[in-house]
Amino acid sequence: MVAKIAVAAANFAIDKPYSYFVPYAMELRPGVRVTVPFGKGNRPTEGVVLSVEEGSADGLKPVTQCLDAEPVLSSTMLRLAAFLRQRYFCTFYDAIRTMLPAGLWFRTKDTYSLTEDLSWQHAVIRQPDAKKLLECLQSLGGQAEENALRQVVADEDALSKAIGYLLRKKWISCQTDYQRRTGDKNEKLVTLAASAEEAMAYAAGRPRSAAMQKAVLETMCTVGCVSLKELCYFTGAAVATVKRLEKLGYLEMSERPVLRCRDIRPVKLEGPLVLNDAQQTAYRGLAAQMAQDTPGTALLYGVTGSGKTSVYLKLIRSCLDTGRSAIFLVPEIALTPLLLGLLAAHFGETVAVLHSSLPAGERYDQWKRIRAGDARVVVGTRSAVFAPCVDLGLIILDEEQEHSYKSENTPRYAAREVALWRGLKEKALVLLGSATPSVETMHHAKTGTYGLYTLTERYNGRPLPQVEIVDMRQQLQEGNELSFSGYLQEAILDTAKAGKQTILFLNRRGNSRALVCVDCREAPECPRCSARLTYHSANERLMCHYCGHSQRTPEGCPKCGGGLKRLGTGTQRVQQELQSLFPDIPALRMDTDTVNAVNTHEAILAQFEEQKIPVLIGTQMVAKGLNLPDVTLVGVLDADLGLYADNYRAAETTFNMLTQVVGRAGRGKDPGRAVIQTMMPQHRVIQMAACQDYEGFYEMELAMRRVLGVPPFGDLTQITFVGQDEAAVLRGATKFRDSLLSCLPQAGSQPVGSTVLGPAPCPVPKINYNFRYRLSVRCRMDTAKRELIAHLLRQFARDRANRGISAFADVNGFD
DNA sequence: AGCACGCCGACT
DNA sequence: GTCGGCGTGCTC
Repeated sequence: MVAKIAVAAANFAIDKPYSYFVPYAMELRPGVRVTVPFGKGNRPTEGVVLSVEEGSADGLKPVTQCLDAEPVLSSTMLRLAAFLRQRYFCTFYDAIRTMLPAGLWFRTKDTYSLTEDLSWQHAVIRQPDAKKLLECLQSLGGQAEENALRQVVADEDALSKAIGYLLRKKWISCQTDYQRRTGDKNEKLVTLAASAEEAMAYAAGRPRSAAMQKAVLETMCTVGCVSLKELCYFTGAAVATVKRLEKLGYLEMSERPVLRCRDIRPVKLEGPLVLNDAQQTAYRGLAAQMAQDTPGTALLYGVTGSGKTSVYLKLIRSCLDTGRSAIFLVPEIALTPLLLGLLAAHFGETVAVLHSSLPAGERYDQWKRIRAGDARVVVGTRSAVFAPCVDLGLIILDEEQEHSYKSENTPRYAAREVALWRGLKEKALVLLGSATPSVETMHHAKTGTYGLYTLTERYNGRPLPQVEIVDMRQQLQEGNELSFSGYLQEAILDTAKAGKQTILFLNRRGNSRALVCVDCREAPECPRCSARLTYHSANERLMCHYCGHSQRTPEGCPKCGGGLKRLGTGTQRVQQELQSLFPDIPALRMDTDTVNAVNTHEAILAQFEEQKIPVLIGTQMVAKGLNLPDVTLVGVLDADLGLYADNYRAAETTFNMLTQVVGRAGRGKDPGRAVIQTMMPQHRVIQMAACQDYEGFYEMELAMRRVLGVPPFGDLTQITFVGQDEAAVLRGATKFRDSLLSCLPQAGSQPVGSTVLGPAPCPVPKINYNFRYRLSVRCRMDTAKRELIAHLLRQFARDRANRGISAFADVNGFD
């Protein structure tokens, strides 16, 4: 027998199914993991069996070992791996690694123990190896790790045979531990081991070059005990520095368990789920579509607050009733505690949660429950789209337009595309839900490719908030340089007087504040990247977002010595302005500075809600998912910032964000209002967001996309080249472009010729000393063209002239 | 990528 | 004569 195997050691350039012969005693099924010899040196490599077929073993190497008793991937999942490989330009193994839970990949540590049954002491054991193992176990007190047993029986085959025999006889038992990464469960704690005087004396005697040691010791003297992570963050020290001080005896390190992600609290249900007429209609349609032989895809388009969740819940119930499983994908698990509670309340034990911050071991346990069919409702972030559900009947993508559904690592898969593939192959309904669907999805729904179900009315008939656009250019002309227009100031005051709450929204991720020289306008840059360093007030240091570089904040401008001033309207500055305007109105701040392990996102929201603090100031993290009845005013301080981005989705992203934020107002009994401050009050995206005109926006954006030839009318593929030698990167990219151009006419068949642009520097041209250039290809990426790109990428990787340069492609990526 | 094979310069 | 430089080719 011959097995076709996806080999872990094969890189992109040489990846393909490799054939090995299956030794007679070995039984292999597709989907099991094996070890095989690979390459000239026959180094042992892990692999996954893709297929087993009859054939001659001529010139083939044998499979060394089978690692799984049961396949870890079903035949459908193996086909999915092949799909990922060809669609996202990665190897089989890259695909397989993303599909399986990390727990499977961690080195396992098997511990064997003698059982109660000591009858072996009197039995005649014909296998000498097995006898030796028993004696060894007994001498070690009845328990030993696999490595200890290896000392007794060196030969791998003989060892596993003997262990298998003893396990069958039930004389020994096996316990498998998955060695988790440290930090998943435990956190390293640093304490001062010497007296403060001693430590300071040592620090004082150190040369200038050991400034970091000094900084660490000073910090430790004042705080006494911190986590290693925090210590490094605050002082900028490397872990090695702290370790050195530990060796010298000034510090002590210990571990303490990290707070586990808290369990789901089921919410109290107020009676059975009752749908209103609109929800009922949508549900009936969806249930009927789900019952079809090939259910296809559906879009549930429901304005904010129209109660999509109830429809989801009812549909999941109906899916479970037919004996099938459901996957429910959400953009970010941290933002959906309420949803998790609801699911737990409705479906109880059969719910499994999968997300990236789950400890590897736990994720693996959930994965096993799902595969065994014990968990039939899977909730999770994008990677949950690979959940090994038994008889999948439904995949829901809530807020389907969210960027977090697209992976930023190899393979750069889009959960939506994977869901569509699975839906098609596993005959499951794919339900995309959104208040502001992506233009592509809405196009498919309108042209009949997807079923379209609409919820137009807000639950309980609450009206949409009333929106006011304020022209900030006019404010500037009138001499108002504050972040708040006069109109917004009044609105905040009115709202506070009425005992209601306000959310102020800054249109940016985190709070990237740069320091700028007041004289030469230069900002300190990262030495490794072409990016400004951002100032972190928590540790008073400058840090780089791209490579993690951290340095002490200089006294003056490194170029001219001038004074450094903070730039940009950070949440902090907004808070200060607000306090000086209205000293009596307290405000909470939520951004990367204030959100940490203790003050979680949820904790701040809870504080805001329970203590009825009048104002919450925040970045994008406040925009999502919250549902606070007392918030009647939402202020967007800088609505147009997202529109300056140079990708074709900028308008869509901004529109979605504004619609979402505005929708936060007036969730309770009282009507809401929103104020949008902008430098471009006439901009159509802002106008349409203000009147919540999704239809208008959709029509306009669709026309634009048609002209540009981007989704849904074409694909935009970016091929990025990265390497230390800028000239070589540019040369490689140019060569790639030329071979692409010479191949495209033959491969292309569409009337509008394909366009290849570049090479051009990426938005961030240098990261961590690596230069980045890219080509943009605008044409429909059909299978033939994907094959061509894959072929060229392989050829590129094989070419020795391109040593030190890596190339990767991303179709319809987000940057 | 990693590893072997192979063909030239500087060493005991 | 051989040890080791890295240029070239292959990976079942």
